[in-house]
Amino acid sequence: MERTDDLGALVFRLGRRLLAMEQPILARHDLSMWAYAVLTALSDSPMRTQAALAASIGADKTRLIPVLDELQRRGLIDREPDPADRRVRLLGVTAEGRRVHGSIQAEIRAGEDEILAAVPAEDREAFLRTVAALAPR
Amino acid sequence: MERTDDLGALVFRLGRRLLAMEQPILARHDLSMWAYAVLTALSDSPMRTQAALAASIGADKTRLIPVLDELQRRGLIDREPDPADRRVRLLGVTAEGRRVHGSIQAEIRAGEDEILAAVPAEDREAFLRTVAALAPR
DNA sequence: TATTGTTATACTCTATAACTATA
DNA sequence: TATAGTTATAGAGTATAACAATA
Repeated sequence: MERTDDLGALVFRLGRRLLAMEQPILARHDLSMWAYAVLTALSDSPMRTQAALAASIGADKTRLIPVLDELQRRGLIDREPDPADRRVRLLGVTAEGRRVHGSIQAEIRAGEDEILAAVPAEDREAFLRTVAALAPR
Repeated sequence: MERTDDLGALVFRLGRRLLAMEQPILARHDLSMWAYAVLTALSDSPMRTQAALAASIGADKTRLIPVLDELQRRGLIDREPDPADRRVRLLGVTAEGRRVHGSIQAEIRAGEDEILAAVPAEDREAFLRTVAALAPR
């Protein structure tokens, strides 16, 4: 298949399109993209350190701190010192956090489905399979 | 197909992976990603205004100026006032600019092929077709 | 008065390094 | 002395608004 545009440029533009779709949804729930990423990661499984969480979502540990402060303040995550080693913070999502995450994710999935509706079902399957295979982590 | 990760997150991560692959290539040629994007756009077709160029690559017109200054200084682009309307700058790529762009693009394509080699040929075709269809512009 | 390009400025995002508290 | 987390700071990237030149 002869390619006219670089794959990087295409992926970059698609990423921007998806972000533009997500932005109003996140804004409505008053959450940043990173806050949503944290909720996604912690909904998947709790973590024992902030550094591990940062690594798992590809963020710097220092720029996660205000995000965690805010999520904790709003009661969306649990964050408490490990009694066994009080340097580390045990992290998890609260029931309310899981609820908020679920409702945002449902809206985002609907937006994605709308975008994906433009391509034939077979291509869509192969596309999703391939993106998942090529994306790190 | 049930999706575990959000499509946005997958595309974001793949974009970062592609950028990481491209970065050393661009650095070797001492060009920024935006400079390369400008060369790509102008290689495709010359443009009559900087604003049109900025819009075509999804950049702000003000942040393109230092990029154009540098590309012009290095003789990779032509940039001259239109005699018919001296407010506008006619933009085009020079022979040297086309040569540089071609050699960078070849390296980037090779890197992309290496990444794409991990997926079966049928999926690859559908994937490329779909990314191109979903990416704006 | 409107438009193109430019400059100056401010703002956001991000990373680096220094600091604290625990071990 | 090493590690987890935090704070302070600086740097890059980006956008906003004011400005100059031309129409």
